[in-house]
Amino acid sequence: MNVTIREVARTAGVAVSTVSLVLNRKGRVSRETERKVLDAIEKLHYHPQRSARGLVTRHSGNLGFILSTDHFSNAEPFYTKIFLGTEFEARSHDYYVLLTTIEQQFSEKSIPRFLLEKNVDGVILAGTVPPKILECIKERGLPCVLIDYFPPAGNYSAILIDNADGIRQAVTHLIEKGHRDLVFVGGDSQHPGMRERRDAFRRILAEHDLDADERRICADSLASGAQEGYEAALHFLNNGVKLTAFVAANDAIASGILRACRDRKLRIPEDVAITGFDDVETAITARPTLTTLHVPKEEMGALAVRLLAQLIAGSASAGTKIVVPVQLVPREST
Amino acid sequence: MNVTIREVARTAGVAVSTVSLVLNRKGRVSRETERKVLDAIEKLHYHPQRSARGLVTRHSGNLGFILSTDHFSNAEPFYTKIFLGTEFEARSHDYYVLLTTIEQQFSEKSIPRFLLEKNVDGVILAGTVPPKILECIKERGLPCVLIDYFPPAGNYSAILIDNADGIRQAVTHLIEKGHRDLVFVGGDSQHPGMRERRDAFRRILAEHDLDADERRICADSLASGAQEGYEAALHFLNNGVKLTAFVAANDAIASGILRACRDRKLRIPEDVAITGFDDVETAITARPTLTTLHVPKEEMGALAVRLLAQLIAGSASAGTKIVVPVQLVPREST
DNA sequence: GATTATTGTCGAAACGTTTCGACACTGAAA
DNA sequence: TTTCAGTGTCGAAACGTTTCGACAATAATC
Repeated sequence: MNVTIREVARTAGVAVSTVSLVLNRKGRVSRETERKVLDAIEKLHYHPQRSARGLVTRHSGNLGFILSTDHFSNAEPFYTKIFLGTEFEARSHDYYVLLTTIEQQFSEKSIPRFLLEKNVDGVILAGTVPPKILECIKERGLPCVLIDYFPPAGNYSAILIDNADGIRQAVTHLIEKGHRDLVFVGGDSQHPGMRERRDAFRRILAEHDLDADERRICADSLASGAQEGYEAALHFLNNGVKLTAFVAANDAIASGILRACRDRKLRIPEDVAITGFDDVETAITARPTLTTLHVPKEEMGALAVRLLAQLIAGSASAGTKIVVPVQLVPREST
Repeated sequence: MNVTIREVARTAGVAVSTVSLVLNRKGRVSRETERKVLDAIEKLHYHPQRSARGLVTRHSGNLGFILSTDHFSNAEPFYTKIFLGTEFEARSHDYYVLLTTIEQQFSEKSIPRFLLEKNVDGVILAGTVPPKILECIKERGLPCVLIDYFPPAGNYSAILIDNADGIRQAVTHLIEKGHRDLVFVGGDSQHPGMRERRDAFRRILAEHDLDADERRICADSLASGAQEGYEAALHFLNNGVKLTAFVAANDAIASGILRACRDRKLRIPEDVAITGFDDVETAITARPTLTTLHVPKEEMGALAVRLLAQLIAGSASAGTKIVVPVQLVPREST
């Protein structure tokens, strides 16, 4: 029923170990026996079995993908796009991707099963993840790549977004459109990426000699959703801050700002302009459509897989960071 | 370094096989030894290794997901949504999902690696797939579930869309809006689902004593994209077919029709109404937004996993079919 | 008290690979 | 001729589990 390496050996008239040698192109095998073995393999339709091979080589042929639960169940397909990017790329590296999610409050009890079962050769982590999981992975000696997150301490390989340049593009774009009074609405300041966006805003405004007062920056909310954007916008408008443009830290926030402006009967983009960040579905479905910064999500996933594969093979060194560029997409909101 | 079942046995002062028994809750183990074993496991942080277990049980703990290459690379995230649905559901069944794509012209050479390596316990196939791959799976004795496809012959388990009812909802909706002269634009008639939509259109119009002449149905294109919709719409308009509403077999076709109508300076929905099918991104991003039939894509993926898990466990019988309902979403195009 | 079931435990054999050291050749160097 | 390096092949051990039959020890039946 089940054709094994033993049968191949018997058919070819050689030892099991010899078959293994030609299978793995290791050691020296004569032209002639190689022929015999290959013929037997062909004839019997033999293919080595993953679990048997994995048992001895300690390689599973799988990569793990870890995402925090709220990122996965989040309606915005930001991280799922990244995940699909890894799936696509993994195929050309002969890996399969195992997806799991973890709670933000991570405990010993909830270690991803693929780690416990030693069922992955490396791990990709997307978005904010608890530091404990990183220790967990390090303990097991697995290489890993972070995406869109970099923890306060430690030397990790990561795929990062060029947040500063994105904000620069947005601000420059607004300045070109004649805006001088900008405000910034940020998100979860725990997230280093979000902080980068906020800091870049401050810095770039200063570079252009524009007012970058603290009161023009609202970035202390814990979440980064439409609701926070809505409230922050109202805060600015109610306090009479002089402004003609909002720079939002992401598209969800921007859509909240949009709603607030509509409630206040402000015309967009005539009265106020708004820019988002990420270029997710929201940006296109919003009315008016959002000018935003396109982040190449699938590509980031693909890059992560490529880097991870190199780390596993030992052809890249841990700590490599790749920063992907973003691209301004002008739409109706500016 | 690597903690094995043997160490657990030693620490607990029992035989290896006994540890295995408590691990798998098989056979009878006394309360007392169970305690000892569990304590040892806890103390050593032991967890059985997947590949070792898989080698003997012949179970991998993985499900395969097969998609045709063009469906995956297709911009429309119809099938990727389904895939994400399987990922989500798989987690609660303790399975991981391995994704692969196959070419439509399938050969012996390109059998998915996870089949060759015996690395999956069951397979999900989404969309049109070559019949040969189905044989391939059957040969290996693996249970499988089809999604949104049913081959001409054979008795398969499948998750299907209630296409007839969807078209019924669309037509009824249009009739309520006062339309009497409807035409249908179909897609790839190789696909059974597409044929169902076309046949349903014909039948339901007849039920309402409306003109369901063959000349009101355009369904012989090979593809099912915007371009085909565009051309079909022009065909109807140029030939002076009397019509006030288009029923499209999917959203891509509908968006093509939309464009044709715009080119002809027809107002939507005043001059002509249009309905789509599937409710993918196109439907929301189109201008005007598309009235369409919402298909619960993630849910279909989840249902497939649930059914496949039951098939593997032997608690469902092969040949089970599940038809999921669709829901009309009225938007600007009608 | 002898027989038979039942219960709990165990040792050993499998599962299908890879890898390592041994070994017999061959031909070249001493 | 003896020694040595290199080549090709092999047998056996290992990888970490599960499972099966054997076997005491205990409990139930006659």
